[in-house]
Amino acid sequence: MPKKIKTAEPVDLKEACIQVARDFIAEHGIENLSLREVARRLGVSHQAPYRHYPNRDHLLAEVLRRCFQGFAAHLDARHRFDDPKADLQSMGRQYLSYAAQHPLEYRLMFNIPWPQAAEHPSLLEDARHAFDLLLGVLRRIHGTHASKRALIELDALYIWSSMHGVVGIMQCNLTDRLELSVQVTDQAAQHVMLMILGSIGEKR
Amino acid sequence: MPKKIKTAEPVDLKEACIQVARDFIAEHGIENLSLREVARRLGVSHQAPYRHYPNRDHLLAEVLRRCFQGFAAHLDARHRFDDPKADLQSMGRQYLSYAAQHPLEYRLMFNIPWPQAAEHPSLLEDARHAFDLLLGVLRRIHGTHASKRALIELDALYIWSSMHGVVGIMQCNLTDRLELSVQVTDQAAQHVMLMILGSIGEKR
DNA sequence: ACCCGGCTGTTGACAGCGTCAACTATTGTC
DNA sequence: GACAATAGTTGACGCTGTCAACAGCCGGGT
Repeated sequence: MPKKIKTAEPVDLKEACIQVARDFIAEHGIENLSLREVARRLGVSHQAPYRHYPNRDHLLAEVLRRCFQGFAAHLDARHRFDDPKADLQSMGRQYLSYAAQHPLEYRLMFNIPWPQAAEHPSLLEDARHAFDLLLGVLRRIHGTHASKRALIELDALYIWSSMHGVVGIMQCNLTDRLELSVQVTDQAAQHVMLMILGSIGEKR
Repeated sequence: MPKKIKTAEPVDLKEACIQVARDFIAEHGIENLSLREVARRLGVSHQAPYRHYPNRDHLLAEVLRRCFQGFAAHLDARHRFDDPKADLQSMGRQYLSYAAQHPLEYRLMFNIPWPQAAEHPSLLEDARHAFDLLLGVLRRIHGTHASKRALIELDALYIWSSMHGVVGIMQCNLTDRLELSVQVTDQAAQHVMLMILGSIGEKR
């Protein structure tokens, strides 16, 4: 057997694992991902990944981080508007388009029990950064006065909840399943965004 | 070995499997559930459940049905109010209390990819029944005229989305994780319900 | 020049899982 | 009493994550 050409993959195995895992998840979902499959795809022994990750969850946490970074970048790449409410709506659309384009990564981030979060502080940081984007827009709506802080956070949670909820409903084709008359896919999302915009920053 | 006392468990194994699985899930979550564990707890061979369920998913679907039935019953057991909006709020509180009391069953119903839904029509029926409870309250708000049907369904999806979202956020202790200033647990839920009530049935 | 310890990767094992196949025991029917 | 159906058992397979032991490489200290 010929000697392994070491420099063929300058990016080390650690990074390659993440990439392969991400690709696999994007294609087949996380439920079918196994470390052994990752190793197989890299043409490497089933234990090689364990040199870099103590266990499956640690690899998963790293993958999650990349997803959150990509997610935040996607939100950041929205069309900007001077009117903060228009900007919020734009961000909402971007949120939906991310979920539509990366359904399995979205599920990984928001629908799957995270690997012991306490053990992965950097994961939290990246998640927090995505959340901060939403907080930022709300600060433009409510103002940055300290007294508004709680309100801003509550609004953020509300918006996020609603958007997340509607994505979940869209992703599992509830229209068919629950025999609704409406065509959910766009209409429900639109409706939810309208409800949100109608109730944010009003007389309160 | 003494002969198995057959009549000790008049309820057959099929039903017993469901019960044991439910108990296990309520305690340890679905991720750790295995058919073999169910069999073990029933003091029966690892293949016995397969006499009654072609595979794991079919047992799961049956468990899921029971959860939805319990969930619908919980919503139904709310305090009733003549004012439909107050009734909606009461239902919202009941939704939250169910999620708080049965977090793992809640997760099973709403946060886990369902077993091939098309193959389990009766599961859909039970889920639909729970959803109907929400539609019922909204009909009292919007009226039953056919022209309101789409609006009612969209509102239902919106409400459900938001409530589901806030539960998800509460369940993963995001307050700590995202270092928010607000104490989410009650406040966020309250806030979301206020936002919902404020935007339902208004000038539209 | 030599050895040695630390990375990185390999091989082999183990237990647990879902599932298939073959077997056995029990039971109700002709 | 024979027989077929039904319920449950046993054993195997391939998959998984993980542990333990081993092999090659490479840099540093002597």
